[in-house]
Amino acid sequence: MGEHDSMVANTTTSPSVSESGQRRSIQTRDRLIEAAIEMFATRGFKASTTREIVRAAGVALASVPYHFKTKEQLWKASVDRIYAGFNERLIERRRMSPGLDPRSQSRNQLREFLLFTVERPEFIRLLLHEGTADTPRLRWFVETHLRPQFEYVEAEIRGAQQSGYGRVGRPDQIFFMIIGSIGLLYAVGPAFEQISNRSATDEELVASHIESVLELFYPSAED
Amino acid sequence: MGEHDSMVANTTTSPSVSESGQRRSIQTRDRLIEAAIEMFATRGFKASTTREIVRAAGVALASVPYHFKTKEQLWKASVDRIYAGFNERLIERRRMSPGLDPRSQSRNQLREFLLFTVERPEFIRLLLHEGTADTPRLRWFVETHLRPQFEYVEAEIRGAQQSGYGRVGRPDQIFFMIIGSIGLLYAVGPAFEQISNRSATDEELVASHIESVLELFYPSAED
DNA sequence: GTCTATATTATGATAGAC
DNA sequence: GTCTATCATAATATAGAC
Repeated sequence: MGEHDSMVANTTTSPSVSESGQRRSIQTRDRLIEAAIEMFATRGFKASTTREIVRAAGVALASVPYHFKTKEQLWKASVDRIYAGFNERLIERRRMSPGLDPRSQSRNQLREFLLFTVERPEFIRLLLHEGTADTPRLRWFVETHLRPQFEYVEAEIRGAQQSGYGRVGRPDQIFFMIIGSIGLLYAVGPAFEQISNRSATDEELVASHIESVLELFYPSAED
Repeated sequence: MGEHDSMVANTTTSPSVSESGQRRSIQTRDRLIEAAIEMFATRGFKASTTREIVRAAGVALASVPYHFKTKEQLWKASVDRIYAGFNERLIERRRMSPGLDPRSQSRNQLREFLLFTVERPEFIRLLLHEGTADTPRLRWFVETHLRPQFEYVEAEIRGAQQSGYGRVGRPDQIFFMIIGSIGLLYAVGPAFEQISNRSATDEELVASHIESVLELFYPSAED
């Protein structure tokens, strides 16, 4: 994880800190991360201001440098948080249906990815805002989160292709095609909603989207 | 078009302006727009600074408020410029092959959209950066450019569905799925390149991407 | 039409009281 | 650990010379 974790470890081992003080500290940290995710995802790193983040979190301005040292470390903690949530979700999903055949597993994971994106569009938005320029932040993002995710999906894609039920094509391209065809709609949800005059998270629409996506990437199958 | 055009009309009719002065003025405006497209597309509106734009354009800071009144008007002019280029390209393409059957037309347009995005990823990037929040800028973007584009594509999708060669599903969802599966890869090109270790504009990769996309949206056909 | 210089506002990070 | 107050810098937009 990020460099900020060392600070927390430090605080926890400090003998002068009371139990309730610890809880308050963790709560402040938590609120900052949640507010930061929302802000960074909707506006991008530079356009987000620490002032607005602390206002949304209900804490003081100086709590950002205290808990995270810099705005950039807060951003990293935010990305870590979102990806942790997604990975937990995937693991949980796999645990719930252990004996499933690979094809149904793959379909389930696509569905889970879509549903997670509906709940937390920030997941994709963070990538969109950072991915347009080759910055140190993007390099960290890719090496820490996107590449591991890709390597996992790549194995699935190759397996599906070898078994004959997956789309042909380069795994790296398919990876981005999947993210794009699933995630863009929710990432630019405000644009979609203005076009379609309906909420992007409308259950009926989401169900229809799942159907389309599965038909696209795992065609000719009865669900 | 934007409000800025009235200023140009004003300048052009002014009798005190010399021919070469006019040319210089247009050139300054042009350079500003081109530099602005690049900057706004890679960083988003707020994170882009007029200082960096004028530096890239090689003109003075005050030429922005002079030619466009505000940074926001410069942004609108930039979006107008990109979409004008894309629409010209589509019209040109259609003119080059007038007697084609609807299915081949649709395939050609998908291909053209992809190729334009390869050349000008700013096209998609501008949408990504603006689409994550419901702002006055997004409303202008959707009503001025995205909705007309959608209505055109929607008609194509419905036609294809009725003729039996198009994917089933809601046109609004398919619209965003097409943009996502084609455009994301190039919009976040720096991320793709770090993952795949190859240039996103590599001809072989682009050809492979076109094949995958056509197979995805107009399946089971020999090109 | 274009430039330099500047007014005004905002930002990230820090200092120091409690 | 958290707060208020502040520093130093950078931003957009304007003024006025040429």
